[in-house]
Amino acid sequence: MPELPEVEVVRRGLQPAVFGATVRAVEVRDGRALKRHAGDALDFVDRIEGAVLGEPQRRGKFLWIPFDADFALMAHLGMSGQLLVRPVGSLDERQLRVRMRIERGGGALELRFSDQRLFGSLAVDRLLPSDDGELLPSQVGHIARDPLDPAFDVDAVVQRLRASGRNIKALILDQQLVSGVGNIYADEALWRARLYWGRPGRSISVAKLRELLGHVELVFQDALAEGGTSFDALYVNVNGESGYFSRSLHVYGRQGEPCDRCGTAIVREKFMNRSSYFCPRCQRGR
DNA sequence: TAAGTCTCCTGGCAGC
DNA sequence: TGCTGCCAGGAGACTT
Repeated sequence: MPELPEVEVVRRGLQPAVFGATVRAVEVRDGRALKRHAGDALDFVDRIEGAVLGEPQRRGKFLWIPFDADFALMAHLGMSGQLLVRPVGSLDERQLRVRMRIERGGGALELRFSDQRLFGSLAVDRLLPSDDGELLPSQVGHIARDPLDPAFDVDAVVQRLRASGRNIKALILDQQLVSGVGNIYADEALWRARLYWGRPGRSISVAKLRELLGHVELVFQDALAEGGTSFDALYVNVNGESGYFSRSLHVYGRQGEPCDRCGTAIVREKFMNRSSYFCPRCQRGR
């Protein structure tokens, strides 16, 4: 599932193909892939056709490509969304939702949005200045900076985590506190920090919270180096290739398997209608 | 206001 | 073989 490392892999893959390219034609095959777009499919096509694409940007799991001065093509991959760069005329993906023909320097390519579960979306969104003057799509304005952002303020985030009685996993999944973290990397960072997911934020020391955020950053960097996490065909890079970080996971999806640190069987618990994996010996506090 | 729950959606899979 | 129901989860809406 696309979390920050997977989205960053996609952003880097898009850069050489789309930067400076002109959108010549757009085909919306499924309007449900435009849930975040304020208008209908015709409006989307009207706004994006003829646009000259800028440099792909990212905050957390949101990705956007600015065009003109005030607008951007924004994408959120949800659980199964894929942004693919394909040669013109290549075989369609089974869940192809939107196709854009782009041209640059006399060459043509297709930028495709494919999404099996339709939790992802494309949109044309207006760019607005944030509090610190950065231009962000209007739908990204409330998203916090992520740990790979040079301006990420560890102390400010720790302060907010310490002020809450919510469990620490819910807190680091809250994109308004720290962005980019999803279920997989939350479990992995908590395992590395030896923290049980259910502990209230206010019960954890400042030093431990700083350590946890450090582990979030490290697990992101490690996953990025391996091209992200792919369990199946749900996440691939812009060329349709899988990442390899799933081989390096310590707890996520490993119920019943021995902990890599102490050998105790990994446990799975229900958490907010989803799963939380942890080592009951290394991560105490239930 | 904070915290928890529900909804959207599809394909894979287990159980019958 | 075919049907049913469960599971996965990001983000926003909704409820408590």
